[in-house]
Amino acid sequence: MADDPLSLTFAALADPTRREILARLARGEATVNELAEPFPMSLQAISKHLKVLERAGLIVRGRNAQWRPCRLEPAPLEEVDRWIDRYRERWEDRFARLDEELNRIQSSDKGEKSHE
Amino acid sequence: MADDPLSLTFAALADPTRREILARLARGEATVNELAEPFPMSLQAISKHLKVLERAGLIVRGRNAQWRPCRLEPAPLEEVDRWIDRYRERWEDRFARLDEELNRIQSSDKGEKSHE
DNA sequence: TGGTTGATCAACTGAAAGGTTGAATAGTGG
DNA sequence: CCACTATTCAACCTTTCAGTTGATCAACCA
Repeated sequence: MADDPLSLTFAALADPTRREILARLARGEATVNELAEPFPMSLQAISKHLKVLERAGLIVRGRNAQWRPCRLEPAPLEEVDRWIDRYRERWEDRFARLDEELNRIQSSDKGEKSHE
Repeated sequence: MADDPLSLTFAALADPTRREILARLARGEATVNELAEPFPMSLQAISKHLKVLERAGLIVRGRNAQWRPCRLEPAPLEEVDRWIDRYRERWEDRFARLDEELNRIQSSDKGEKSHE
């Protein structure tokens, strides 16, 4: 897997368990045990998931006695948002374009193949 | 890898080659050969990348003679945008807090080192 | 001190990703 | 029909992922 920030972030988000962990952390800090509790897998597996999230910068981990509380770090999500921004007009325009296309097909005689 | 739509989309986006392909397609339809041209890898590898993008619903492929033109399909990106939306206030809050902090530092003017 | 709790490290496994090369398919045009 | 072009399929390889179990580390408490 590529190790540029955006790739790390997308890869980290490509797992439902990790997204659930983030959703949990959106409601506040939590320890590894607390995060692991809802999942039918070992603590070590969750620990690995947290490592992936940490490498992507999506969480930061503190140290409070023997607990390692996790906190959500939204900065990489902002990067994703910025990346996706260039495509936003595509879906916002989609209805407009569809209308346009429809009009063109209707007004011209035949449905020729579109060439840009 | 999980096969729910969001996981498929994030996984597809977690590769720079595939993101470049999407960027290319944002400028208009293209054939496999055209898409493969900038990359230092085989046509077959690109074909596999396209299959991943197609499975995620990020592209659709037509059939024009022996060419299979690819077109960008922004719908899954909109889903990502909606998913990320619940976290948007987190980073917007962060800037607000940062501003607040900055104001406090400026107004108090003690020359203390900032502690977060 | 020793025992318990919280979390990570290490080694292993099976499955999937991402690339390769070579063969096959499908459509075009002479 | 034949040759050529565009693309995919198939088999293989290497690396990474996501999980396991067992051992280890670190901090608290009795």
